[in-house]
Amino acid sequence: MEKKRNYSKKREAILAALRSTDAHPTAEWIYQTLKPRFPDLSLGTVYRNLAQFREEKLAVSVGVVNGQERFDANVKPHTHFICERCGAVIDVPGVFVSGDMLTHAARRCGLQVDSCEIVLRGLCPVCRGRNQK
Amino acid sequence: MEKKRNYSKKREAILAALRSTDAHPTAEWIYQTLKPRFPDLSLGTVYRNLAQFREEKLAVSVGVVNGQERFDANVKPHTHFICERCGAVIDVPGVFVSGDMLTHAARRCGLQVDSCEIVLRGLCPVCRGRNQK
DNA sequence: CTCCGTGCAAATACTTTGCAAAGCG
DNA sequence: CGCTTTGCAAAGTATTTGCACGGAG
Repeated sequence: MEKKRNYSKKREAILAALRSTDAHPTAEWIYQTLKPRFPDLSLGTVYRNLAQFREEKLAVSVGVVNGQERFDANVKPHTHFICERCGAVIDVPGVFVSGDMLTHAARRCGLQVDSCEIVLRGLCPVCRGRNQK
Repeated sequence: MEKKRNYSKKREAILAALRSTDAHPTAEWIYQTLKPRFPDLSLGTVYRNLAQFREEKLAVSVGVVNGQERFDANVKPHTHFICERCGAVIDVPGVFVSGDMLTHAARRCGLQVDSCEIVLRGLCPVCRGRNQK
């Protein structure tokens, strides 16, 4: 279980880019963002590193929104809001499921629950305004 | 708001197939299931009808699991458990988010919340057993 | 006859992968 | 130098779409 020698400048930059935003970006976004600084960066590398981050639990997937996977460097469980109009993914503090309920439900169904995620859907502030026109 | 003339035997069969199971099937599963009875059914038709069901709110998407979208004819909001090993999607009764919390969080963030979904992840009973070997 | 729904196949969109070359220690 | 990471392009998978045909009213 010793640590692997997994380091590279690009890997670091990809993780930094992911951590630099709370927009829960796509692989493509990270690629475009880093491209100016690393002109020879390739999309495959972004995907490979994201997959690795996920294994190492340095990042998680928020799910697929409009056909593209969204990533999050915030590994602590928290609630997300997804705008059904523009696809924005926004962190929502203060919405929880009681641990008791989880434990209870798990027991009842024989499930081993490792994580719990809440997703709200609706209109984000921007789209809300735009819709009223 | 008058009803469209959207009827066909296949359309009905697709909806029935979706309603006949609680396994939250993929488009492919529905296709394979119906193929014996409708030898000339095409996958495109399944996709088209599923998309239409979603618009008409006869079905919802549970999300993408292992690259495939999972559908559910149970439109009422309820909690899902996703097995991280085999990808099974299972209904879980009795886990809720308090409506107060939702309203509160929505106000605070200026969000218009239309729906709320809880997803648990872990190992299903089958995979749990298989893992202990 | 006029539409709507469909089969079929081609097109899309996103992600993964094989392989040779470059990079790190 | 040995092993890891990457670029590139090809492959893979899931889903969508264009078009002409077939069935219902």
